[in-house]
Amino acid sequence: MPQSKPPVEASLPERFSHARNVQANAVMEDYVELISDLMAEFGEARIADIAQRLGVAHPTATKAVARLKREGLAVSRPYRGVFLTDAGAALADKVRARHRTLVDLLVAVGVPPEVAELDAEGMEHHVSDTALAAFRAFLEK
Amino acid sequence: MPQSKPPVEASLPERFSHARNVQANAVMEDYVELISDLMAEFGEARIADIAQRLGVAHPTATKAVARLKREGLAVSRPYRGVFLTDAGAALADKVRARHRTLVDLLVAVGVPPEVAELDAEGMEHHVSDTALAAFRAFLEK
DNA sequence: CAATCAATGAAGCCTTGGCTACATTGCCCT
DNA sequence: AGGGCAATGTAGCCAAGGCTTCATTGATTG
Ligand SMILES: [Mn+2]
Ligand SMILES: [Mn+2]
Ligand SMILES: [Mn+2]
Ligand SMILES: [Mn+2]
Repeated sequence: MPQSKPPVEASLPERFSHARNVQANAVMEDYVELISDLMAEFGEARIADIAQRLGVAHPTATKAVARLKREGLAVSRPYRGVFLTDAGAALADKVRARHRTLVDLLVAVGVPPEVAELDAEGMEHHVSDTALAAFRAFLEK
Repeated sequence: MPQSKPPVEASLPERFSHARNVQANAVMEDYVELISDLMAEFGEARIADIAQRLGVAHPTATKAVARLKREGLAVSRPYRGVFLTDAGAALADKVRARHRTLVDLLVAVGVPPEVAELDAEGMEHHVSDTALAAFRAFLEK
């Protein structure tokens, strides 16, 4: 007796809840990528530099770094710079690659580079691995 | 004397701050689109239906609707359904069209339709008018 | 070597958007 | 007409991510 096949597409509530879930990690992703950049440039990431590049006040950066530490993505000691853990560094690499591929795709599809960069900063966090693979395939074509 | 042309691309802090700004409207956009759908289906949008489709508890929907009203996008009276203002309806149309175009683009580029739908729910809010126009041009090609 | 000042930390405020628990209301049905 | 129940409202909690203000620390430099 054939089971009635459940719908492949996610229900509406599931789609919204998925988007909310992804969004909850977006800020952490940007911090991790930025810290990785600063570590590459200066060998460490200072709170002041993080805050400045993100365009937030320094206590905002401090709280975010506290959360990164709590989640095992970064380490730091008082009055010292911030450093990524292996997990943090791995996440940074992933986020950076995804950002670049998305920008490339947007440009390939006709979006002006400056606009692509602007839009990508928000869109990137919602690009799934599946979509990313599709983007790469499209770009190679 | 030639002015040194300021950089066309937004500075990093500006990019992040732009993304935060856009994000602040994302939830409202989804509510407005959903209310528009429910009005088309039932003639009104009930809090219970909004909450169910969004996958949130009903007080969450109530609070969001309060914000929509405060921002002039919706109207409602106690124990009655929610309705969009002209501004709200216009926003809903815009959001719906953008959502569709983005999904179409993702599919056109090789993303499986179910995945496109899932990813688009979060990405859509960051697609600028410029990018949208580029998407449409690409899709017509 | 010490003073100054920039960087960091700490405290506490706000809004948004989640939630649960409980109170109220209105609608349907007997 | 009235009771019961589903829908709505209300209160109050939490975490995240903004902010300002003030305290502390450490590094530069005179
Ligand atoms: Mn980003
Ligand atoms: Mn990025
Ligand atoms: Mn959405
Ligand atoms: Mn949508």
